[in-house]
This record gives sequence, C-alpha cells and structure tokens, in this order.
Amino acid sequence: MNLATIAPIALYQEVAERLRQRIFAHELKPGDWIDEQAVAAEYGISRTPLREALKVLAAEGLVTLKPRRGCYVTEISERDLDQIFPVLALLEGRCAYEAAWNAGADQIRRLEELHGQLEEQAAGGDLDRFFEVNQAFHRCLQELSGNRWLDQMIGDMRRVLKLTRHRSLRSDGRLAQSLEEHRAIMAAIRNGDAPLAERLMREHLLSGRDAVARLESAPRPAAAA
Amino acid sequence: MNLATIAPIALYQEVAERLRQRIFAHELKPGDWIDEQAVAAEYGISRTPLREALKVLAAEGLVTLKPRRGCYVTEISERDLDQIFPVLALLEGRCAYEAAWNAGADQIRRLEELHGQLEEQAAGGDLDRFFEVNQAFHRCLQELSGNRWLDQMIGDMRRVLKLTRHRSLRSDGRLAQSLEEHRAIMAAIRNGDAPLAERLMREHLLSGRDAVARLESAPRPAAAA
DNA sequence: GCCCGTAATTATGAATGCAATCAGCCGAGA
DNA sequence: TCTCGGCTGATTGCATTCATAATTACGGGC
Repeated sequence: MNLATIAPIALYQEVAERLRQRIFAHELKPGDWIDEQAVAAEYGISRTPLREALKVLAAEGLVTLKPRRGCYVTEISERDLDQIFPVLALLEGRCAYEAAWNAGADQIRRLEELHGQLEEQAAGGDLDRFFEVNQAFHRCLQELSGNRWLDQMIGDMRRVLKLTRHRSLRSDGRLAQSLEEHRAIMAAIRNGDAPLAERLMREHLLSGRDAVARLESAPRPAAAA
Repeated sequence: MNLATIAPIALYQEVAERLRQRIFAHELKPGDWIDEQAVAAEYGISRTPLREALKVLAAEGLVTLKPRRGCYVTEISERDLDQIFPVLALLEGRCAYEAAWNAGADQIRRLEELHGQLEEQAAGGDLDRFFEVNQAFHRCLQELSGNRWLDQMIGDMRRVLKLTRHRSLRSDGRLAQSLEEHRAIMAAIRNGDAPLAERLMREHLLSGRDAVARLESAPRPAAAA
C-alpha cells in the first residue's frame, strides 16, 4: 500500500481543492467571475498553477472557461437538474443493488450506524448535519458497491449538483419523507434484497428532485440572502 | 445561434485534442511516458499550454500525472473493464429507452440509415469502418436521448474505453452477433418499445464485454501488429 | 443629447527563465 | 562482489515577463 510516497501533492491540486471548497460553500456563486490575479495574489502564488487548477475545475464542470473572457462559476439550470437526477437515480440505484449484494455483516453495521446518526440529526432538526450524514451514507454505499467507476460517475454528478443550494430538505415534510425512504432502503439492504434496494434508491433520488422542483416553482417565502 | 463568435479555440484545447487523437490511435500507448519538452518542441509551442492540456486529459482519465515524475498514458486493467461495462450498459440502456421514446420519423430514418451502413460494412467485412459506424450509431442514440448529462457520462466512459484496443469485433462470430443485436435494438426503437430497447441495449453492451474478455483469456493467435 | 469611433487600460494567453527534485551513474567501503 | 552514498544530468513545477485581445473611457461627430 503506497501512499504515493509521502505527500507529493502538487500546488495546482491544492489550489483546485481550495477553490472547490469556496464554490461549494457558495462563497463563489454560480455566475461569479473568478479573478485570476486577485486569487493568485490572495493565495500568494503565481497565475500559472492557478490557471492549471482552473482547467481541472473546468473539466469537472464546476467552472466555465470562456476563451479570452475569463473564468466563471458554472450555472446549473432547472433543465440540467431534470436531466441529472434521472441519471443519478439510475447509477445510485445500481449502487444500492450492488451494495445489498456485497454487504457483509460489518458493512451493514457501518451503514446502520450512519443511518442511526441520520435518525438522530433528523430528530434534532439540524438540517446541515442531516445533509452531511446523508452524504456520508450515500458515499458509504458507493464504496460498498466495489465499483470504482460507478463511484466516480456518481461523484462527478454529485459534484456539479453541489453547485446548487441544497434547499430540498427545507421543503415541508421532505425531511421526514427522506428519512422514511432511507429506512426502507436500509431494510432492503439488511434483508439482502438487492432489486428492492435498487428500486427504492431510484425512487428516493427522483423524489428528492421533485422536492427541489416544488420548492423552485413555489413562491418562496423569504428566499435569497 | 452563435458559434461563440467565430473560433475562440484555446491553444490548450487544440493540444489536448491532438494528444487525444494520438492516444486513441495508440501512437501513444498505455504506460507510455509523455515527454513535455519533446511534445512542446514538436508542436512548436511552449510547455505552458501543453501542461494545461495534460491537466485536462488527466481529469478525463486518459493520462495519469505523477507529481514530480511526469505524465503517463493511463493503463486500463481487466478489472476496470469489468466495472466499466456494466455501468455503461446501464447508461446506454437508458439512452436507448429515451431514444425509443423520443424518436420521431425523421430521427428513426437517420438511425435506419446508420444501421444500413452498419449492415454494409459488416457484409464488406471492413472491421475498422464497422467500428466507426457503430460508434456513430451509438452517438446518434445518445443525442436522441436529449439528455445532455447522460450523453456526457457515456462519453466520459467511452473515452477511457478507447484506451484499450478494440479487439472485441475480431472475436469469431462477434461481428455477426453484434449486428444481430443491433437489428433487434433497431426494431425495438422502430416499434417504440422503449423497455425492450433498453433491455436489448444493456445485453448488447454486456455481450460486447464478454467478447473482449474471451479474447483476452484465450491464447491469442497472432495478436498485436 | 445620443451614438459611434478611437485610444487607454486591464485581463487573458503564451513564452521564457529559474529553482527544486528525481533518476542514473560512479566510486568507496564492507 | 555487493551495497550504500554522493554527484551530475535531466525534468518537473512555479514565477516572471511579454504579447494580444477585450473592455472601458473619452472625445468628436451627427
């Protein structure tokens, strides 16, 4: 097991990661212009590694490079969401199938633990923590699938999804519903019912999309800022 | 319809594309080291845009960047293939479903035309041309799905698949079988039977993987060059 | 007063230069 | 003879500099 020999982390990777965090934290919002000079100066580096980092982020879809016109944080449209969620549902459904198939006692215990935390956070009503644990749960399932490429594709899509504010759970009753869906998925995995786990996971993702859509279309009470 | 105002193609993109072609043509083989200075000199450019291009290719998975140790063309393992094909089958299956659902008379005619070319090339026995038309057929289906993200994910996976030599069709009888599967898929789409098209496409992809696997495991008669 | 053309400014894109690190080689010592 | 240590050449990574295109500001004309 080599850790790539200590820590040969390139600067551009470091920079890319820091920018990712800023984008996910919506410190850099979709549509925002990224000022190369300003960022380079802020990080105390030259524009060269920064530009390399931006190329990577562009390949990931987080930013959009307009030749000769600069770099902007990618904006995700409703149409994109309508297209992404079905694909994600397909992939994560498959993931659940594989996980239900592969999971041994240890892995199931690990999932149960995460699910337990989910129940806790839901009870406590901490949406941000719930969101976080939820992500951990899904990631754990991805690992359990044992399919590196499945994991990668899901990761690619979830990354761009993070460009949007995760408002879905704020929808009335969505949190309870999400939790209920998780319970069902967990049960299916526990029973080793792979086809059911797959179906439930797909529905879970799609109903998540519905929740966001309803929020978007509805006249938001006191949205934005 | 603006074409982004003439041709604002960045140099690093141009370079990335040229390198992609060389990689796909196996002029640069998996495992090969990419000499920055040599390539930059060959293209008559500096290392800066070349390095940016390499970052992009790395994000695409075509090359692997080892910090301080250079850039190498990615090597795809059998295990990777075992993992990629099921995912690809899932996605392209979905694609076929959507295409069967969406396709109007015009689109079906376009598909029929491509399928016709496929039959021709198969009859002529030109494997390379068959492979090419086959790709065009699949790409056409992707477009028909109308899902940009589905298209993108499939493209991502197919790109890395192209790192491997496409020997599958050289398997005895595989070409005929592939053609037969295509006929069935085409028929399903023609009839608007989306679920059937989906199932057939999945099986088509998986049987394609089987063909490659059989070739790999079998003692190759006179492989390579 | 508004619009258009031109000049100045600013940002992006690419080239060059320099420092740090890695690989290979040679020699010394066990 | 084999192994360990230092040296040298080569290559990567980053900074700096230069060129070019786009945006803005200004002035003249309508």
